[in-house]
Amino acid sequence: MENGWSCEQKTLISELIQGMEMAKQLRVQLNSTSSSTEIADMLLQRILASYEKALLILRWSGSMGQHQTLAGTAAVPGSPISVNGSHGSEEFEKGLKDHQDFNVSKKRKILPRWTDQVRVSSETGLEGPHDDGYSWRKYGQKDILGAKHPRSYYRCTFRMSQNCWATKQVQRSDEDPNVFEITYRGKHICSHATNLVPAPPSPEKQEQKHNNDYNHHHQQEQSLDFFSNIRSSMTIDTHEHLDDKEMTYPFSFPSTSFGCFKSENSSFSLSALDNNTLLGSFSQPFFSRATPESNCFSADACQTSNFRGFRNGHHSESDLTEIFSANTSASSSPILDLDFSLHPAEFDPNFPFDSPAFFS
DNA sequence: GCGATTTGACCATT
DNA sequence: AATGGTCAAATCGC
Repeated sequence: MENGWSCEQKTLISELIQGMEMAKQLRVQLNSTSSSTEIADMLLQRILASYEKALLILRWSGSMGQHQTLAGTAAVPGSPISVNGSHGSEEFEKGLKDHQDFNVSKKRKILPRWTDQVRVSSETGLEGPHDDGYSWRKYGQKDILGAKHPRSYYRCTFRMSQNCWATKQVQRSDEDPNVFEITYRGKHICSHATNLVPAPPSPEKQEQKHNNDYNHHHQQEQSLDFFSNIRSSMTIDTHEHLDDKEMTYPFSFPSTSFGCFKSENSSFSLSALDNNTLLGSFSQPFFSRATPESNCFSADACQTSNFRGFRNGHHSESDLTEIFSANTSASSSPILDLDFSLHPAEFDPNFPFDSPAFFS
């Protein structure tokens, strides 16, 4: 890597610049016609802002060298500052603090985490937990204190080739040996899911389970259902951050409608998040989840807010690199899987969300 | 030979 | 210091 840039990064930058230029041209076109609407204009502003920020992030990360760049260990796809929402602020502050000295842990990243319990019946002949559709590679096993059975550690086979940082832990239940408790961490960005069997249940799928609603054949439907269903009763296993609180956070959505998400195409419109008042009204846990499966939620506004709303002096270049690299690594996805939590304490109260400049 | 698994060691966290 | 999570060398299996 020369000057901290890989070939892929250069290409990515080139693509981003190209996209931004096209958006600018589109803006000129819109401005020259009477058909220009406020919404279109706003969307354009958002597109441009996204490009600019992506470029900024890239440049930042590139300048930090390999260990902090997109492909580095810090670049954990799907890694939120806190997906769990319980201690987003503390986690984030801590992360920032950690980065202020250079002896930063590269090992334990805060990843979205949820559990699934898989019952294995003798009739099925299955010896272990069912194949969840992804390709896993075992990398460790550990006896756990107080547990009768060892815990196995798996990571995505394509961690290296596709920078897919999903992992799972499998532990046989003490109470019922036929039950395997599988804890998934991180989200797959690899494209090797077999789809022969249901993919590992993300929290939203767990929700779907709760609703006995597995029959969504279209991704859009899933996406819509995600937002409509999730509001009701979803809880996410958040032990990582709940160990000290002993509680789970149900999703709670404001009544502000997810109708906004009924975009006309298959992907969700960012417009639902364009509304910064809406952003502000989301409860913290809402931002704690995003889903690669449904591709339905972009934390764009969240990202932007966090990016621009950092309090002065609390971030360093490496901080931002790590924060954003988590998602830029999955650049093919429309999702910025930056689902770290928003916490009121993280916002600069004076940050001009209402300002048009925010989106420019 | 290559990829997957095993397993002891190492490291971070608490 | 105890524990959990990950690494990496050794081993296994195809």
